[in-house]
Amino acid sequence: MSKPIQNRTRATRARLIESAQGIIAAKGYGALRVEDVVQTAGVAKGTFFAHFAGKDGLMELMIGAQINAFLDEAETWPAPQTIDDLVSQIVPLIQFMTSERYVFDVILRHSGAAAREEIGPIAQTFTRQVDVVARWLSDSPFRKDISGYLLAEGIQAFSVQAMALHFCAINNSETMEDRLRIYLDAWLNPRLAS
Amino acid sequence: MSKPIQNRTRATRARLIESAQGIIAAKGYGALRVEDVVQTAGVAKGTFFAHFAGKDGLMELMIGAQINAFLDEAETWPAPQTIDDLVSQIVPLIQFMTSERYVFDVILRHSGAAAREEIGPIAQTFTRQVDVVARWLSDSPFRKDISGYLLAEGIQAFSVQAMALHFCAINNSETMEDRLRIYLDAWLNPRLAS
DNA sequence: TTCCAAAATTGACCACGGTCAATTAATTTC
DNA sequence: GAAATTAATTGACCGTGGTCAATTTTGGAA
Repeated sequence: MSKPIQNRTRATRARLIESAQGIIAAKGYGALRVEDVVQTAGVAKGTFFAHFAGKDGLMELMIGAQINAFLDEAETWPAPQTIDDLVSQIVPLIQFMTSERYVFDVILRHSGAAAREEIGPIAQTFTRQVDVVARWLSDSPFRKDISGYLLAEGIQAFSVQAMALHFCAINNSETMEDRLRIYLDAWLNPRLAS
Repeated sequence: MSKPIQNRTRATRARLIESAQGIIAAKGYGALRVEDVVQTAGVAKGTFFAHFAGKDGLMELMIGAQINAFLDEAETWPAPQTIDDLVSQIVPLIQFMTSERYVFDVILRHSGAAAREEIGPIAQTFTRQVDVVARWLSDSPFRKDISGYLLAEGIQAFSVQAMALHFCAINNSETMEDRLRIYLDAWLNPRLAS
């Protein structure tokens, strides 16, 4: 599965992924059905499950790839010097993550949670995001009393919070972006010690 | 549904809930099957869905009730004066929330997310927890540069982060409690302004 | 008491993710 | 190149959540 031995295997897997990408592009992540994927790919249902760890496994790959694309770009950006800049640099990613309720659910379900031993694709991107943001922070004018790594973890926690509230009916008076700005200002620029 | 008109309705609903409670007590939340619930309750499957918004709706009620029980007790506790106290007062709740992977998933899925217009039971408990913790903080020696409400929201965000990492294979070197302590110390006791 | 409209209940049926023994294809051995 | 071995694929089948037209029960109007 991780190391296809036959060419046939790689070809089948590629067809399945291509098929899935087509369906997602056309109808969105939440509308993807395994039966549709295998039908478009021209294989039997069982083949799908021989290639991926279920529908969720495929989703991890697809969504994880998308998040990594965002992080690839984020990595090239300069260290943000203001909260506003930081928020602007995070927003594209969290906008993708909240583009569909289903996508956010999948991400949450796998964010800190490798199924078994090895860490899954989405959990990897969360680790990577902390690294990317920590690197930014090493060259940013925010609080220095704790490590950039810890700061980055906090940013992630607040991002998740902002995204979760975004889907809450009662909390739509502020935009996700505004809410995140408030959180991160409080987190990165504390005015006074206790 | 919200206002049972007939006694029969209330009785049926009570039997369904009782049945569900029995199954959960015996086998855990994740092992609950709707078919088992209706069989034990002695009603048809369709009846279940006439009484609850699906399996998830029932779970929201059951888990929400449990969380509320924890908050009932938490409300009677004094304002924590140290991070350790605060963590100790939060830990019982997050221990329940992480008692089963399935429970945590359900909670995440509904934490900030009312299905439609009205806010769901679990989302309500999240709002309530912020209130309870904010009240604690009004009488605690932590940072005062931001509102207790915002502080409480942050505590919630960090709690979720700690819980999520708890289920991650790669992150089990520290306990959930230790991780939370580190987060909350950084959040509530910033040493220096930027 | 009889009849009616609304409410509650039923259970056959569907959707969809997932399984696995059996079959077919590829690779290795001699 | 035939036989044996390993890998990939198949599709009938299952579990489980959810739907809905048909049926039964209920409370009240006449």
